[in-house]
Amino acid sequence: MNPRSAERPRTPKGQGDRLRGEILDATRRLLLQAGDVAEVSVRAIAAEVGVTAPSIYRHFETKDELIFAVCEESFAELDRRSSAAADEEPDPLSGLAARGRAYVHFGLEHPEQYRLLFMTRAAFEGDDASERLRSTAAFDHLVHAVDAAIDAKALRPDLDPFTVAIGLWASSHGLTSLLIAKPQFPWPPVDNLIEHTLTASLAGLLPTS
Amino acid sequence: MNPRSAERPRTPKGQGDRLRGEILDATRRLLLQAGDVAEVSVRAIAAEVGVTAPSIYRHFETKDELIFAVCEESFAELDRRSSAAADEEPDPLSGLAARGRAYVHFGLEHPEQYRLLFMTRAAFEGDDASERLRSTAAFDHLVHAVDAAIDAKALRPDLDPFTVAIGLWASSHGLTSLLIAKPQFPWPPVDNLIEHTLTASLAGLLPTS
DNA sequence: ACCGTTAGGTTATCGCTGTTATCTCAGCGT
DNA sequence: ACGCTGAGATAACAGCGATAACCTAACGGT
Repeated sequence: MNPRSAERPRTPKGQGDRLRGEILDATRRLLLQAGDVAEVSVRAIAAEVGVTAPSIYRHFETKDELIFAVCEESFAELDRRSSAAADEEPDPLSGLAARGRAYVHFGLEHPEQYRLLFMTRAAFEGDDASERLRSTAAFDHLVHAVDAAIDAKALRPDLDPFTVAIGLWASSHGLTSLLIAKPQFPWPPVDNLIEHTLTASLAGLLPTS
Repeated sequence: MNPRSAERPRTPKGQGDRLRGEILDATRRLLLQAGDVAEVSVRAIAAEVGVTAPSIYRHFETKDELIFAVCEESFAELDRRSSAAADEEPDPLSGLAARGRAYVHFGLEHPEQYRLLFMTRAAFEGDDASERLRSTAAFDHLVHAVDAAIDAKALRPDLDPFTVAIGLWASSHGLTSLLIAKPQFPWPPVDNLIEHTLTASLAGLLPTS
């Protein structure tokens, strides 16, 4: 009956990071539910965790950093899943296609995180160089995969891997971001779209057939 | 000496729309300058015009509608410029390329409008069907151009114009939005990028060569 | 077994945002 | 001359991100 007993038990000293984890979980949940970072307030996150708003700031300097932390998790998984999908393919060319397929699917599964990472201007990467590094890690893997495909003569040898990688990125990202930004558009079945886009963006790069 | 004389002269009755135009101009200016709609407050717009914030609401129901009105202008010009660029080309294929070129250039010239129109979720088009119609007008022109190219045997005859148009849109939009969202990325010269992307996305669609 | 330190929370408050309700007052039609 | 109307101003609201000041329970050293 003591109201104290109903309250959140004070976390033991060493485990101060427990709340941090709960905040991240709650934020991820609310972000997916609301679908818009502007509608997820610090107060709402705090309430979801069962804590007052200023407590958030013990664990994250600003709201942006909290949101960024959530997106960063997603980004690491995006890289991991793209590479994993490519590794399961027998040849470099289908590996590139599998990479694109995984990329689009991942974006559609985490739309708000994808939007914040790839569809907003700079928000995060103002000065933090390490973020930019991590952010380009997945891209570097793509460049490497393109390079390998050229070496294996699966793509035309006169191509510049860096430029080609950007082109492939633009295709997959373009499709992903349009699907996210324009959900009301009369899209044909998504899987058909993905296959056409990937096929078309790779077809122009094949050795003279 | 009367402070009244220093104030904005009260607009004559009939010309209530004059302020509306000034508000749109000021908003467009601040949007381009700040580069982020979140940093352009209604109060700032009002101050730029020389008026108090609530007066804005005589002419626009909400801030979103004001922003949308600005973006809508841009969108009409995007459609117009794409079609104009295509009309200057001799054949359907280079017409499609010109269309893409104009599209990317336009996005880079109006980055925040482009971002709001194509890189944010739904914000505007919740219920307004007329907006969606106008928004897809440019896309319909693209579908028609693809159709014409297929008829002229400039593209493979087995292709579905609608799907192809989406693929081309995804490429151009993907490049545009990445350039806008990631200005710090070590991009190669933009014109090279555009040409490569357009060439690559069209090359896979040509008749069996 | 005590006690100062400190981690991990609280309450109160700030300045800013978009927005609304209310008031003022110039100019037109009668 | 008078009142209606429309275009602006003033005042105020709730909610936002963020900060300052404070409280208190748990731990470590003696």
